[in-house]
Amino acid sequence: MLFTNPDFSAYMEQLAGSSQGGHIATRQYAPGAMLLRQGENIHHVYIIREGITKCYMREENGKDFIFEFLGQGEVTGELEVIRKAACLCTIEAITPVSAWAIPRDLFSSWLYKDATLNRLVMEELATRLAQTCIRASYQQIYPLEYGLLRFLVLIDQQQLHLSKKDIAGYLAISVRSFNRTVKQLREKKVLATEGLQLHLSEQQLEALLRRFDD
Amino acid sequence: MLFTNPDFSAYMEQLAGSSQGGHIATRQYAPGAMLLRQGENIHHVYIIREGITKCYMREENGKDFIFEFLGQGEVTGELEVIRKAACLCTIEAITPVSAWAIPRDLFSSWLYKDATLNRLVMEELATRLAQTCIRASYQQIYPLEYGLLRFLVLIDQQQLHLSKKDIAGYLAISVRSFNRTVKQLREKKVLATEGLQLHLSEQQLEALLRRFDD
DNA sequence: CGAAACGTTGATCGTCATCAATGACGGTGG
DNA sequence: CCACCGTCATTGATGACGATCAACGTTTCG
Repeated sequence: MLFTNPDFSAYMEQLAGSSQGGHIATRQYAPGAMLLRQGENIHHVYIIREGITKCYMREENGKDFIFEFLGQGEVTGELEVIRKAACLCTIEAITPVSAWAIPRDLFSSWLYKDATLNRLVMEELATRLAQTCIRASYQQIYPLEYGLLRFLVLIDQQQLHLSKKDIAGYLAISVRSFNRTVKQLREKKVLATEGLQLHLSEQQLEALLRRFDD
Repeated sequence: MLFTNPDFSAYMEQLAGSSQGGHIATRQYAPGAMLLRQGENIHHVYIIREGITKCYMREENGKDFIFEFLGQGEVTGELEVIRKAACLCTIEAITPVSAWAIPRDLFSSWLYKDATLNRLVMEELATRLAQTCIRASYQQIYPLEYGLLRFLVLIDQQQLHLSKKDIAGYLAISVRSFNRTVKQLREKKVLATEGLQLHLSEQQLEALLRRFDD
């Protein structure tokens, strides 16, 4: 979902103000602008300073699958540097974004020299891998309605505003299908008739989710 | 799919023979035995020396989802040490397995002191994250038949023998559904009438996969 | 004792019904 | 023009039930 990493963010503030700061640029992106493009080689690693991006992969049939939304303190491009590979997904701003940019080779050398950076990246990778596994599992195993519900809970908690297109992309469905499923949830009185607010208490929600377990 | 990591394996051989070797035990597991159990706390990090394990998560409804098969040189339990969290998935031997065991705290301290180990783990996490993303995407977006085909190609290439139950678990379906889909592929002359061998040339296969792109 | 007969078990598949999810087309309303 | 939704048809995927068959061990009878 929306990942953030305050520790990483704080460390970058510190780095940018240090003697190394000269190597770190700050760049601005308008919504829709891309920080990285799937399949291309990267030149910089970016750490989000402000704003939200989406991280998605486009399949050969043109359908997009959004892995996560990245907010403050999230790093991107690190996978590619570590693996010395082309860009896995596209990173696109969905709000105005400002990001620190570290040249590829510099990041690569810091990564194994700067103990703090090393640990931050290691923990970040571990967290993402765990989250990705958890989601891949339940999205495979439970029906769409279940996945949508869980997602709406998160949106609610984080007070996040996302376009329908992006929500649909996260669930790997079309906007049409998304609308349909929302309507079904409204008919079941799970969602408010307007907007995407949940209409349930904590317990009701848990009971509802558990009902998918047969 | 079946991951292996020869570099990690080689490094473990070396470590086990060094002055640190005393801390590293070797354990044996029969097929069906578990190295780690989902939800439990871990006490050791394991590196597979020989044999194959499956790494899977069980959802509340009792269905299993297999993430990957781990072979020689693959590490497990590292995520939990890095994140200081309970076990994400169960790791179960599917052939006789022998594994190096490193006590949790020891691994934890080596991880940020031993540069080689650090790099091996970092690269391993990066690779797994990338692979997991790639798979999550296409398994979400394409129909079952597509996923099965891609999986059979890999089995073929790696000369791997897996039980039907495990193949089904990887695809997140029941054995019944697996059998059904196999039958459909046989009727389309894509698979041999016996076994799971592909019956196509490289080009035919590519053409077939591309046909899913509309 | 040994061979035929029997019963149990698990794997597979035909069939049917059902649910989940999508695609297409057209209408409505801002 | 675009976002949204009603409707209908269709595809994708599953679950339930029952028949079949092979494997295996045990019993029974000559």
